[in-house]
Amino acid sequence: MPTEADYLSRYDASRFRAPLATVDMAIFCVHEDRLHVLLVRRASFPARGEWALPGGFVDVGIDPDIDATAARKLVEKTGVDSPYLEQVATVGNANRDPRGWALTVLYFALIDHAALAPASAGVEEAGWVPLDDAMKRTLAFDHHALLVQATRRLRAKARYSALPLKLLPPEFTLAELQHVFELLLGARLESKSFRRRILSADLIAETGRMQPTARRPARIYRLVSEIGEDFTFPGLIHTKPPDEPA
Amino acid sequence: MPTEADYLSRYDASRFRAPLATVDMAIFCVHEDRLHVLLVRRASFPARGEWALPGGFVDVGIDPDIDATAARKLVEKTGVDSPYLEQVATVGNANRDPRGWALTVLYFALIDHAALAPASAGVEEAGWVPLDDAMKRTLAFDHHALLVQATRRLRAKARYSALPLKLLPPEFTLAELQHVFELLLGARLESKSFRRRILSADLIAETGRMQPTARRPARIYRLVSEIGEDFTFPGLIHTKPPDEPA
DNA sequence: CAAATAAATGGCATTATGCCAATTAAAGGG
DNA sequence: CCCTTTAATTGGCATAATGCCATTTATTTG
Repeated sequence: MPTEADYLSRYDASRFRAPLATVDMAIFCVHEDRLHVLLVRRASFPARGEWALPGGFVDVGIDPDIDATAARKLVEKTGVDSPYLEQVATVGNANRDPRGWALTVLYFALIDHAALAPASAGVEEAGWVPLDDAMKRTLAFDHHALLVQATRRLRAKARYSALPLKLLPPEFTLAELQHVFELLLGARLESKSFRRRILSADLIAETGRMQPTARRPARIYRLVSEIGEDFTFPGLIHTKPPDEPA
Repeated sequence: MPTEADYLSRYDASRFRAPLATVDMAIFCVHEDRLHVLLVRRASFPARGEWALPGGFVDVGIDPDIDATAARKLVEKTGVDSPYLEQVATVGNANRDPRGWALTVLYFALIDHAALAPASAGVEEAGWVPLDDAMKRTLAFDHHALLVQATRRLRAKARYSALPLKLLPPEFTLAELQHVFELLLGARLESKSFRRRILSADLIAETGRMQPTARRPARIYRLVSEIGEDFTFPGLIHTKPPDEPA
């Protein structure tokens, strides 16, 4: 009777056709009052020359785990090493890649635009594209659908979590924070309610310093409690009708 | 200059070491006032003879996409063909499987125990195990961690979605529904509040019929609006301290 | 027919929220 | 230095939600 060791010594993984395994990521940041996503232009086949989400193959020789693959890609493209990184979903089917049955683990990352390395390293062309524009472009493979999925997740989380904090620098004012929420939710928020809720969540605290703005200076806050992947808090969804110009 | 067609005609996926790709699932049901999960005993190496979550390799020849792999496994094990099926996460690393770098897409499924096929088909030993017991058992690979993850997701969703409905038959009473929520949340709910909320969500409606119970008969409800994967509604998290015996 | 039990509802007191106006702190121009 | 403008921040309810608990209702059973 064979043992497990016997079995393993004879096991040859290459006998079975396994799907191609990749990671793709939607890396978001806020810049000039707009949500941007990082796109790269593919340097090689397939889909050479087309715009795509950054990503690549899982390297079983280098990556200890799948999050490491994602983190590796992220550093390669942005130079940011500790962003907010969250798995969105895994998509796999026979048609999405001409090379064969392909499985991709989709992530999204949130980074503070200010923390970006001076130039995105690498020889490929890469750039921050306003999300609206990115959605209109033709993207390689099924990356348009992936981007839609990642965006939907991000927006959904803005409704019940404090995730948007990760798009800001470590210190920020409440007005800035509210602004990011408004960008993501596509609606204006009532500032009294917004403040009440975000403060009562005990996630952020005053630094004691003020930010000299053009007008009355704003208090500077910082995150005091780490945001877990599934931290939630009651709705920030209460919106205010958009201001009509006078 | 080569074209994409040239490139693809020469492309040989087997030149690269790809991870093993599998699907694993935590299939839950409620039976006799307890949450159960389906476990199977592995018939072959590796981990032969150990209990595990049902699952298996993605078959690039058969499965059009990854959800199909999951659905296929589910039917094989339970005979239930249209349960609630949701992707939880993807776990991949070098150590979880002795055969090599392995990537698994974890799903959870919710089924109504009454809808089960008379006997779970297949030659393997399989059985419904109360979740508490399953958590204490030694499971193959990293299936314990996967089960924890799936359970956490299920419980979290019980706080802000109507998912637990999927553990009940198509028609049910509010008391039954409340009971399932209580099982998942591990707390007693205040019935007036529970009813108010679940009814105001317009998810369920009376059938008009009554269920003859041992006492006052209960109204029978049914689902009238499909539950999307990311449907949420305000908290059912308001709990009542457990009753102390008199 | 009364007792027991679980379903279902009534009725506030208490909290949360939405709304909007009032205050406050600078900057800039007379 | 005072007045105007603008944005940050706060005050103060009216209204809507929720938690709590007692009451009422429909059946079965002794």
